[in-house]
Amino acid sequence: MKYSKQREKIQEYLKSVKTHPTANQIYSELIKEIPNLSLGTVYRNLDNLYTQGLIKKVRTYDDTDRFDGDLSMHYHVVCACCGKIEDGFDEYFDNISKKLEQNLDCKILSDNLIFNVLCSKCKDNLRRK
Amino acid sequence: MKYSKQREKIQEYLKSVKTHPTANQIYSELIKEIPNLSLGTVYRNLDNLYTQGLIKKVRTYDDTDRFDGDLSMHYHVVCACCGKIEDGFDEYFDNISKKLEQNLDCKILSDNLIFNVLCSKCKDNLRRK
DNA sequence: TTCTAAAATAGTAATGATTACTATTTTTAA
DNA sequence: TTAAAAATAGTAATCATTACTATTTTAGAA
Repeated sequence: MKYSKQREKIQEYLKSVKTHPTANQIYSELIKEIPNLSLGTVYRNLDNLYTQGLIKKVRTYDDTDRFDGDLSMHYHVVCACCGKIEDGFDEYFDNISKKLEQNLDCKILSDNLIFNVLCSKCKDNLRRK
Repeated sequence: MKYSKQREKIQEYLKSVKTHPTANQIYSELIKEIPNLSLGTVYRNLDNLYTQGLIKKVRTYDDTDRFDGDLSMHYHVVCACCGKIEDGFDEYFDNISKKLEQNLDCKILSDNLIFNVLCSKCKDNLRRK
């Protein structure tokens, strides 16, 4: 794989934010620095980076993929009401994946754990209505 | 929500199979019984059933949603090479979700845990090449 | 440094899953 | 039996993502 400024900037950007942006959001941000950036280039490089294991793909319950530069073992909590996305860490999650690789004799390429929730705030708001 | 034969058949079908079919696959199967069934009706009812918590939505890494009539707490293992989907059960998974609801004081509406793997067979096949 | 083939890009067109729309049919409760 | 509410079939529209192509960039050899 040859070097490209576009790919470097995409990876850099994903490492710098905790917002789990979509391809479109990444494009909108980076076009400020790279004025002739193409959306297709963003998609292609996100796919390259994902395939290489250099970024994570987060599939929430909405119709758009999100991307994450944080490679540590973690899951995501998405509020179905306000849309907020939070990271979640739990040693049990590591345990599940380790057991799985042993029991099935398989190699995990990537994982995606999403909890679609009603967050504390939104739950309280509903109660007041 | 009023009764509809279409919705009943969709739910029935999902309870009877372990294949995690797509909307299109469900449509192709049920049109044998309901000759004028519409794909839009399948999508609408899948969404109804999912929102009511009567079926699960499985989001693998391909671009198509899959559906599951098995409501027990389980995850899915998808081989990136041969496409095989297997169910996985682990008490740790229950633990993660229980802890999450307590710690964040939130209500889990649905969950989706996918492991994208190279299964045992495909791993061996690669080795031989 | 110059040259060249391979790989990447920008810009645009195509794809395909899903959703929206509307006239018609079905359900359900009075 | 009837009428309003909800569901359906069939079709059109949407929109995230992928494919395509002419041009540009990269990287290694001369």
